Amino acid sequence: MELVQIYQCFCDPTRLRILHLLTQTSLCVCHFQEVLDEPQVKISKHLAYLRARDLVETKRSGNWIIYSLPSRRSAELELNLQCLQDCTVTDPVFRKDQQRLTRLQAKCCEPAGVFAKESNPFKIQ
Amino acid sequence: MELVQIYQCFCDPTRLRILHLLTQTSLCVCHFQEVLDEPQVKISKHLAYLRARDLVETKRSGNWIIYSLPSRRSAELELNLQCLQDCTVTDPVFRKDQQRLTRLQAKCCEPAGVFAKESNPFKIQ
DNA sequence: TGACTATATTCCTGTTAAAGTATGTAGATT
DNA sequence: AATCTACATACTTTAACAGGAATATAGTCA
Repeated sequence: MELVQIYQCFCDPTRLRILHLLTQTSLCVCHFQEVLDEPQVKISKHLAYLRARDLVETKRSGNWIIYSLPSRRSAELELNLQCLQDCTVTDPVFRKDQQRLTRLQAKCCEPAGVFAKESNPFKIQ
Repeated sequence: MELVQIYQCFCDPTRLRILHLLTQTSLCVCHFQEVLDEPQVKISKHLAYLRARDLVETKRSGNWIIYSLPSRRSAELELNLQCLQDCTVTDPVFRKDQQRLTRLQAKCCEPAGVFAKESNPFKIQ
């Protein structure tokens, strides 16, 4: 039952928040840190957990490791990600994360932004 | 995040099979035993786990304790139960459970069935 | 090469949980 | 009252996991 693995990944609040962000955009670890306001080791280990169970994929770009949802997803995963998105709409935690992500994207992509150059994770995808 | 509790309940195969059956009908512990072919203590403890997190409700009827999904469900739970049902359609384990449940219901409800009397859990609901 | 940045891994600790064995309990039956 | 049936709980063992602190590594830049 592949389903169980999906739910194991879903059953931690930090991982849920990570997955919620990934339904919006790919992200590198430091941006997860910033949006979720959690220590690097915590983020990194939850990402490793998700990666070991094929819920995320990685791509290196210079010093960054860009995390994204798998390009090819099983029907079960697709359904559950959609369901998760429906559930996050009303929850304050997810909404706040969403706002912080939007602000981070704006900051990084404005002309004088910290990551305004070619190395901007939001532009790599 | 109530969502996490839902996923914690969903992240064990036995509990998933229990919940899948409950989306079809209410059941007593001995019927879970029969359909899932698992020891009583295992079923009982997983039901206690679900009950402690408000994923199932109980009703006593003589010697039986009838388990069912909560009559009032949060939007999150409703969405995830629906998603679970969608995911179970293709999985062989759930399909087999479904068949065993159907056979059990038939056996219990035929005129000379073991539980053909007023005490039939399938008739209490 | 050496320093720096972003990220991963190892080690440790406490917590949760899964499964089995044995035992307890509430209600029904005799 | 004694027994039976259906179910629950306590206890034990083992494993998984979460979090923090410290350390390692891979790529970049001067």
